[in-house]
Amino acid sequence: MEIAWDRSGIRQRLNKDFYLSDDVVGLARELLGKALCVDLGEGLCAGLITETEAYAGATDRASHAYGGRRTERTRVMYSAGGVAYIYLCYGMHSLFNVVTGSEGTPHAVLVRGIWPLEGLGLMQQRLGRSRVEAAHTRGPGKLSKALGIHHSMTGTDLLGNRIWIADVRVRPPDKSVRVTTRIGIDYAGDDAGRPYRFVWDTEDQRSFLG
DNA sequence: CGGCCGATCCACT
DNA sequence: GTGGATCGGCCGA
Repeated sequence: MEIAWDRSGIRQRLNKDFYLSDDVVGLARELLGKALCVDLGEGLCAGLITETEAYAGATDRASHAYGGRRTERTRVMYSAGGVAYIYLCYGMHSLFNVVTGSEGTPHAVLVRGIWPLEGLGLMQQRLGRSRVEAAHTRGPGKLSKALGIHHSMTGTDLLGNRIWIADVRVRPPDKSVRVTTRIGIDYAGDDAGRPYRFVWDTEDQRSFLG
């Protein structure tokens, strides 16, 4: 089955204006189907974003910036939208977030899964597998490993030439998107119950993409 | 400076 | 479904 995505769009970065929206939950939804692209000099790797979570900055107890907290780690979250916030989780996983909103507003979207599109050979190599499938790039730690994203890259400009997000004319229909609570944030009190996670249904991905 | 623990993953049962 | 791996950020002393 032919994969229905527009390969010619892969170098066309999303505009700065896209990232500057203060509607971080809306952006988390809009990022589904966009292509997360990485080129570290070894070749282009890209995957369609299939799962996201919104972190609503200073008012969200699940956010690292809750209460307006500024530390060396969270400093980048206060940038104007369009840079990467990447941090180390559990001592071994680099988790990739898109900083969004206007400057001073520490909103971010965690990318939790991708559908592998480009650079499959490189992903295989990084993952130590003989072939790569969607299951191997679903999970925030796994997708970073596949794409070569490391927490030392936090602050990377998403309009630059190392990490960017492209519109490749894919948009999962609402009926294929499940909206749920976020994962692993039980400590966040009432905010743990907010519907801030967006998941492109796995079966629907298959029927849409092959 | 010490201790706790996390926006996870995998192997094993 | 449980536990171990593994380490930087954060907070309190």
